[in-house]
Amino acid sequence: MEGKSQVSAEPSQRRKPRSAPTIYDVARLAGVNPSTVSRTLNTPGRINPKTEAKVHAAARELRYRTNPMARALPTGRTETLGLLLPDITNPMIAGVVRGAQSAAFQRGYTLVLSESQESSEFESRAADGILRSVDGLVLAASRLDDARIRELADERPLVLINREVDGLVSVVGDVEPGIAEAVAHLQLLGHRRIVYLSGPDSSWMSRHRAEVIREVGARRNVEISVVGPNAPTLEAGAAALPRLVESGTTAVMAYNDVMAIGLLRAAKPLGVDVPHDLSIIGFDDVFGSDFTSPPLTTVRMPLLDLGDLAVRRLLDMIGGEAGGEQVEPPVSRLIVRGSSARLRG
Amino acid sequence: MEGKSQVSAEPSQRRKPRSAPTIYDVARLAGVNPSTVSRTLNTPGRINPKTEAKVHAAARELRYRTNPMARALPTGRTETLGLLLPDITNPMIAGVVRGAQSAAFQRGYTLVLSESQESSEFESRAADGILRSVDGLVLAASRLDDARIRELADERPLVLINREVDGLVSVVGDVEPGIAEAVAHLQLLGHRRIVYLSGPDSSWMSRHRAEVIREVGARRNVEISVVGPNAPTLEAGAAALPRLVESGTTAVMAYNDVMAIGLLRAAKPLGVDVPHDLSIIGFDDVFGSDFTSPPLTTVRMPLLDLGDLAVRRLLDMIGGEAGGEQVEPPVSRLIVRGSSARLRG
DNA sequence: TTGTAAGCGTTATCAA
DNA sequence: TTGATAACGCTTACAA
Repeated sequence: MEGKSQVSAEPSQRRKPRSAPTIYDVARLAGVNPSTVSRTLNTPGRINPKTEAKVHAAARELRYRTNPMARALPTGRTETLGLLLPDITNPMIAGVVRGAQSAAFQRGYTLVLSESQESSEFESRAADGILRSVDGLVLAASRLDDARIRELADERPLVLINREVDGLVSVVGDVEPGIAEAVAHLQLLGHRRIVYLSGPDSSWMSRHRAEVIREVGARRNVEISVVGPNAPTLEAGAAALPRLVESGTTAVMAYNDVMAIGLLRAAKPLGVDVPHDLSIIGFDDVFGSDFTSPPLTTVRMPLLDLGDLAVRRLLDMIGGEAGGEQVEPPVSRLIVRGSSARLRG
Repeated sequence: MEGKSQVSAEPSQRRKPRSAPTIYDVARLAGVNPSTVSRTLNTPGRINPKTEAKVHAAARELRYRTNPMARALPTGRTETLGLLLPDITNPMIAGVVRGAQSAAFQRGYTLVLSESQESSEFESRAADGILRSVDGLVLAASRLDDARIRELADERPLVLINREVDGLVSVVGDVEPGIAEAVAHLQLLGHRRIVYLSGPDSSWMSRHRAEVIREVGARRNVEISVVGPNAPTLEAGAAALPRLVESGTTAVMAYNDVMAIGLLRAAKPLGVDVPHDLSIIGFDDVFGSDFTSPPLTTVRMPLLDLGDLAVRRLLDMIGGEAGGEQVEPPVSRLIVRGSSARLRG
């Protein structure tokens, strides 16, 4: 265990040739029929306590573990759910995963994730890779097009998060309250025009936010303009600043916190004072959004609930549990921090 | 598509009763034997081009997709690799995932992830959940104890990342260079004593860093003391500050950036000037570590390479590819930013 | 080159 | 309550 570490291996390690024990092995040891072993393990109670004990003892001794693939063949069920993520580096995704994970675990399902580096091609391949091995699929902020999503939904129960496709089940946080608060907040601070710095065109959520911001703006008599599309990155956020400054913008809502932070950090070097020259509001309240100076004002969505809800809806569709308890969809709200203020002078 | 969104569903959506097409369906349509279909799909070339064409046509028409569970039964292989993560919110993990993902994809394997919320119990259950459905397992910064890890390694080929267990294969970035740079850096700035703010006891990596820091300190004649264990959180980092200040500490290396940031942000309210009263160095260079003021000095590890390397080692063990090209293990280095400096006065 | 048939480890249906 | 036995969808000798 030196400071000098490396790729280490005991060459001795090799797959043991003995393959895993089956119910046949257990049956032989317990002196019963294989089907009895299966029953014992799956229908506890309906078995003679004595045989039950024998079977369990034998199973323990052999360290028997049921082979999920073999089980899935006759039953068609894997007790596994898949969650597809476009981008694991996006801190907003963590809450969704956590929520989904615990909802699945609670009901005895295993959740497997797959991330696709923001690429719809990878996402498509990943979907193919796990589709047939799961009982259902959750697509979070999917980058796939509607047709492809329908194809997948045709093969397995499927729930969308933060995305809508006609005829499919989706769980979308209600962005309206947070956006309404944000627009009102900016208006109160004296801003007459708000720029929405949009994300990628492939992001349904970016388009959705644009629409809602427009609606709210119209309702409250605030002028809204959209600048974009942009990549959802620090760099793209930073790159947008000059254009905004030139056009005399005083208030920006960015598609997400990452872009907002990019914008914010580009400001000081260019002599733009945030928030006194320019107010900035993000979305998501990601990790790090309150580290900046000034800390970022942002619209937060309770992400845990989204993941949890999506999995519960999915399990309802699969038809396992009772389900159906209609739950309130998550609601966004504005977190006011330092990046929004009244204009100087 | 109103601003008001919600949990939406077309009640019409229900599992279609027709089950997926099998090779039997394809065979019937193509007018050949099922085994021919199997061969066509798996051993291209060794088949009469005409039948091959017929089979492909039939498969396409039926939208046939091979059932991975049924295939796994006779072959014992799933073409799937599992990656277990302790904590998806830890931004350092993203690089590992990306690296592992592309290494796996490149070789035709699907990578499935499972995260365990820093809980060894969840991690254990997750491992059980996917163990039998994957051809091999990568454990990143595992929280499991050695015995449990050995158990898993006994059932499937397994590679560890940032963790060592006797007799098992592991991929560990070389932390020594970065730590040596960090200690030298602090020494040059006039610090005579360095506190290592340790992470949880269950983290092998925290213990490993402590050891290497001690070694480097001894070598360079810098006094090292350890404060901890601590949870790897913002809160725990912040909570440690008073103790450090009381003991007259001038330089801290924290187990990770999250703790370091917690510490750093607690400083200003307590009237501690970072870096002039206290220098802080973190580990990992996570997203957001340069948003703080001052931005965090940190030891960075090339994480992409760790994931990539782990998967390649794993595939070697599985015996699929040629493999074996010995690769340099990733090496850490110091990123000097604003949170470290000479003492005031 | 293609067909036949056995087997992979379970569950499920029927009898006993 | 338990034992036989036929699926489940695929691969793979072995034959033809």
